Amino acid sequence: MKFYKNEPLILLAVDCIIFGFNGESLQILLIKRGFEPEINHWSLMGGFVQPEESPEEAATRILKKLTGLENLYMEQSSIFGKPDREKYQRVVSITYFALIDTNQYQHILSDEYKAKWFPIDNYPELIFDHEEMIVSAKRLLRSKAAVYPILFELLPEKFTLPQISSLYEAVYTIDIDKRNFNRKLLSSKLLIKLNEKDKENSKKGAFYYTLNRDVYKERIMSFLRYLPSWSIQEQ
Amino acid sequence: MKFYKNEPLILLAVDCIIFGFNGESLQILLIKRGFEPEINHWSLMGGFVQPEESPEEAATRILKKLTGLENLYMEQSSIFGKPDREKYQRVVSITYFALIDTNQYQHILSDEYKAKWFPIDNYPELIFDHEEMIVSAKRLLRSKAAVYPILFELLPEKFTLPQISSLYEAVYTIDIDKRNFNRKLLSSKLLIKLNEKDKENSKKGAFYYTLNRDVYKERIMSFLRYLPSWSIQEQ
DNA sequence: GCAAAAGTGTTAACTATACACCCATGC
DNA sequence: GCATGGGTGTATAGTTAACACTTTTGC
Repeated sequence: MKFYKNEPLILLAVDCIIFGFNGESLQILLIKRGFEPEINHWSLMGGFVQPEESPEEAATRILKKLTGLENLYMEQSSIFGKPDREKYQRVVSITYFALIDTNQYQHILSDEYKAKWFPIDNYPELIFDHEEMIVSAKRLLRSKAAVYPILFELLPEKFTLPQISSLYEAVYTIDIDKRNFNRKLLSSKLLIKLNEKDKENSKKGAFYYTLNRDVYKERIMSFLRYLPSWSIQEQ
Repeated sequence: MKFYKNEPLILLAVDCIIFGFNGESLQILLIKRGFEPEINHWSLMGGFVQPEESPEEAATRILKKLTGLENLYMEQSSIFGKPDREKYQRVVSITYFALIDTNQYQHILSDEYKAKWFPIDNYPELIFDHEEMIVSAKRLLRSKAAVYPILFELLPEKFTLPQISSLYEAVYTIDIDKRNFNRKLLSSKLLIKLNEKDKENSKKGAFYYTLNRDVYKERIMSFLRYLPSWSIQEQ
């Protein structure tokens, strides 16, 4: 039994913004689009929501198909639905953003997948409103990361304090006082110090740390602090 | 010229969660649904996105039609898109939340509109996943309001300090120390003191304030503070 | 032995919190 | 004149921010 007989049907798409960190700079994964229209132009990874799947499942499926990536930190970001956002046909798109450590996923740069990493502030022209999608996702990443420690998703299993600093510096394009920042990190109880040093980047070597997954999950799950902090002055 | 010929078409709906504040408690606006299926059951205000409008425009149109409300503070909240979320047919729904001062909009309770206010913690059973939508919107309201002063949308043009406190107490279900809270409010530069008192609620009377719209807009527009505050411990 | 990056220590300024009292008014 | 809610003041603890120096090691 069907109702809504006179209501319009719409094409519903998902597009994925995949942020990566290579130890130095924040990057974004793009592909050469494999279907018309705009075939062979750079774009976000996207596809259509199918009848038997939720939008979230569609995003997961598409990511897997186009990059082989699975089990990512992924989050719904925004909706893009102006009637004329794609030139040819009306498509409403839901965007998702995902976070990965680029070094762990070199295989997505293989011939099988036509994906390529670009610096977040220097990527080719994209189809439709995909640039706007990136800008919006980046803003969300920043505000989420200011409250939840999600940026750890961008780091390898073992990481050093200097790596975390440069990650935050890359995401917010700021200079961080490492002395204060390290102290903050250590007092967060999120890190477990390992008895091992990364000697690649300095002579002295920096100790490796790993995430305390229990504390991490708690923090990610816990809601925002509920007391208003909006009275804080902007400088 | 059309592409995507083999892609599935989907019904795309919007549902609106309207929060109101009457000076005492946080409320939510529901209607008796006017169309099948589930006609005459309590539900959020909803409808379908039409070919020539964006989802946001659809939400605006539907709100106007069902309640007469216009020019509200409104924000995209989430997506509900499980294949079986409506029993009869596949519908993906985008939720929006809106904030209003209930006293200013008594007319929506007229016979013309079948809308009714309910306390946020005590409303009738709703169709489909609408309760989940409310829970999710309430969470978003709380987290947004912890960073941006959006709750002022729930207050009348002129309001008193005690009114703001009780609004925050209602939204977060906490007790607030009025002495500290007032100081925080006043130092925020968001308020302009008027030479007029509300004598309805006390003998002494409480001074009216009004929003400094310039400062308010700046705050609403400004992004989150960019430095990570996630190292803050939960108690 | 020196350059280069890692990491620790100290202080001052600011914010948040806890708590107690006076004020204005209607009855 | 007293009960009621409105509003101000202060002291303390905790957090952030600014700044300088020591450590380790490869060459």
